[in-house]
Amino acid sequence: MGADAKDKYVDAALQIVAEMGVEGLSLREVARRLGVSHQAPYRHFPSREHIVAELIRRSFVEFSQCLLAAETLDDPFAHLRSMGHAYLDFAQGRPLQYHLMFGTLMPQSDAHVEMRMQSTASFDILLQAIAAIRLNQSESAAVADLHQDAMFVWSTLHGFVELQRKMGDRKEPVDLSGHGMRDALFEKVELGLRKPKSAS
Amino acid sequence: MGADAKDKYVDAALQIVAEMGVEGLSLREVARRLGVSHQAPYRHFPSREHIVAELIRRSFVEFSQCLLAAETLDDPFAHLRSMGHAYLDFAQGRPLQYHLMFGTLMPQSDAHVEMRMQSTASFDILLQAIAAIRLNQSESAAVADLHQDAMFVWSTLHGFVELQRKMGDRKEPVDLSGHGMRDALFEKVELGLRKPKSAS
DNA sequence: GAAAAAAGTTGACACTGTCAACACAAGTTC
DNA sequence: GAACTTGTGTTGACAGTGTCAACTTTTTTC
Repeated sequence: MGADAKDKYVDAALQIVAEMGVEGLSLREVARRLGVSHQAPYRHFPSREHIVAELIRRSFVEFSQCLLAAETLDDPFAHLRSMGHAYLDFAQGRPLQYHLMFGTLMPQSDAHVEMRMQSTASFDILLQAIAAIRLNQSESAAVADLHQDAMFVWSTLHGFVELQRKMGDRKEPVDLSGHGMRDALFEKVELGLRKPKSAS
Repeated sequence: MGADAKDKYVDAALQIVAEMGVEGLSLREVARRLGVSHQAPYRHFPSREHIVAELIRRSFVEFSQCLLAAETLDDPFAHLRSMGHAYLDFAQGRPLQYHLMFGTLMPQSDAHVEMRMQSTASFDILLQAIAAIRLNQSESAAVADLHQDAMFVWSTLHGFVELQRKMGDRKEPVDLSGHGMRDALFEKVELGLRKPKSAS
């Protein structure tokens, strides 16, 4: 099977991204590192975008695994919190992959179906955890509400990570990485989930 | 003054970004459109990164103005909500600028001080709105708490926008742009802000 | 008007993605 | 066994890019 051959290129590509960022990735450099000609990578990826899409896809696979590995506790809130930690741990521990998934201009996702499938799969994991909360509250929730909640949770986590990165070099050292910050975040998120219908 | 000369290039650059995305921006294309030689832009910007940084800086200026233009109401919560709408309106109405600010790999911000200053200024506007809430609750809040809250709010908004863009092309059409979604989001955010210390 | 500064020009270099055509191994089919 | 397909790699080219260097023109300033 050709999968092994592909791996060689993906590994080299990831290495380059680690060293020089996504922008710095070039198929020619990949070829150079593997000691092959500059056209060899094109036998496995139709274009530069396709190898980036493959990197993103694999990142989503890893990401899904991390989310699924979160402790499955009885209390669905505790489970969601555990998943939240997994999310933030992943973002912190594998910044390369995280940035590939969420910080990169998505290549036209129509042209990269498998990448988008993995992306959707990851989202569904979160969706399911939220659904568990709703079921536990014995509220029959519409699908739209579920998406709404999931979006809220993911928004908060994703935005937190992004801004943590973005604001990393401000004057006053704002400690964002501490777990106190996480707990505060989770607390607020749970408040938002516990009381879904009320206002205005 | 040289500002006007610079403007010419910035405008052309923005036009190109609008048509072909940030990736598609090249100084040579800028020059071409202005009918000047390929080196002319280098008289105004030391490198391609510098013109991108300038685009980002100007976006932050606009962004700050939009945030400041939000209705200043008596109720600080209402004010924050108004600012939230301004935020989302900006993200929706000027996606180019928004993406430049938050969706682009920040160039080494040490090398682009003015860009970072504008970025900080925008964040401070939000910070002040949050501070008003705390003061209204007559809770003397530590600076760290303020940052924590501001991060939470911004996280939610930013993450919401990002995922709205990212998930735009899923199978089931999830209506994220509706104002019902916004209200639900704001409601949750306010819940998180009203009850700051309790858990665990 | 001369000096100085700002702005623009031409020419090169190394690098990139990608197209086209060719080379060569392994395996399959007749 | 011969012909053929398939997977992989190669060489060579082309246009496009950022950027350095040196030169020229325009504009501003005194």
